Amino acid sequence: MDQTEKLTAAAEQLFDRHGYMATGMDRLTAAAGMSSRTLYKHAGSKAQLMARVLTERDRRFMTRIEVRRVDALFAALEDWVRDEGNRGCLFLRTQAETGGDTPEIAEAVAAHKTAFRQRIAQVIETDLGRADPALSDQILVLFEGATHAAIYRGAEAVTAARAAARTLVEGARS
Amino acid sequence: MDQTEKLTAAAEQLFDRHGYMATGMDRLTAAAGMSSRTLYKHAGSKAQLMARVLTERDRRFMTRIEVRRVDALFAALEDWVRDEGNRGCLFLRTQAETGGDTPEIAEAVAAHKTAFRQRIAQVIETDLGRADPALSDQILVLFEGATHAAIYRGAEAVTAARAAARTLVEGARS
DNA sequence: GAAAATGTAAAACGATCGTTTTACATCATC
DNA sequence: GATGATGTAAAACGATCGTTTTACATTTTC
Repeated sequence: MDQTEKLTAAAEQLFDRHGYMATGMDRLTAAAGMSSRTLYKHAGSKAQLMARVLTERDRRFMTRIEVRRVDALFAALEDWVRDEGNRGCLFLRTQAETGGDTPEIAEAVAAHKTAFRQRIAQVIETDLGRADPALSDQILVLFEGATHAAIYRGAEAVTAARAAARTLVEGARS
Repeated sequence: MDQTEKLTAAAEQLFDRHGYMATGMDRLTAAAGMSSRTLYKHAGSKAQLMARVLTERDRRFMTRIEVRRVDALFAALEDWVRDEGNRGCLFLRTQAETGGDTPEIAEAVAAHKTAFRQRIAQVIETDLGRADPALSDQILVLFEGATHAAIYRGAEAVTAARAAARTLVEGARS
């Protein structure tokens, strides 16, 4: 694991668990185990580091939802929440916390959400045998909802979303 | 409108639109049109102000969803998004940005989400004629999902959630 | 009409912010 | 064995952070 990876991983953890306001560069250098000089060589700036964290997280998340059935989408979310915990969608949190005013961050968020939406449409086409844009929107809402309701409702929120998705997909199948 | 209300309203706007990191006390005094001495007299501290903003927002939001049908719940969300814009659930954003480490904020968030969940269960009981905890969980997820998907999908997300809710409620009715 | 309350304007508090720099150590590579 | 590249440790940068204080004005209240 090279320095850039070490830094990005440490930054993702701190940003996600404690927020951006509470995560200063001193805490980042300590967590990444490097001097601030090295940190800035690899990160450029705090905003660039935030954007890089999102890009890396997108890569990991998109790999996790490489599935062929809608139900597996929610199973993957269950796994994600179990493995990494859940404090809401870091992409939306970052977008909100920067007011959409940081171009590199806005771009990383937009790219992720576009890819996420396309993946869902793709899974539905595979599962259903045909494209269904209306159902895709509904499944997207359920996934987003499960992610955020799980913050305070726990795994039950994902279970509920999964059950709702099953009902909606069955309805679309007939 | 007294000073405390003026301050709380200005703070809610700035926190919501620009995030907590970017909203310093100087911007707050300017927006609220008062000296920092007066601000601190009414706010106590930034954390207390954040908590007060949430309590006030909960009051306004809960009034908006005083409805008797599930469909009206989503109609109310459509209105809210149209009137106030939408950058995600400010309660969850605040909880995440503080890492859950600020007691007064964690309490305000927990109180809001408990009330929100109870309201949904209540609406479903009124609409359906009987309690349905499983359906309540699903509608909660849809509402939470519409709120967050609307950030990047706009009103279409709320429309999709509304349609999904109709399907699920109809399924539960028979 | 004194007194208490409530406000403003502005300076100052020490701490911390994100970032850069200085000085020095390792370490491959030609 | 000189030369870059890559690293550390630590001081310093000016700016800004959240917060308090000083000095003074206005309004409300008994």
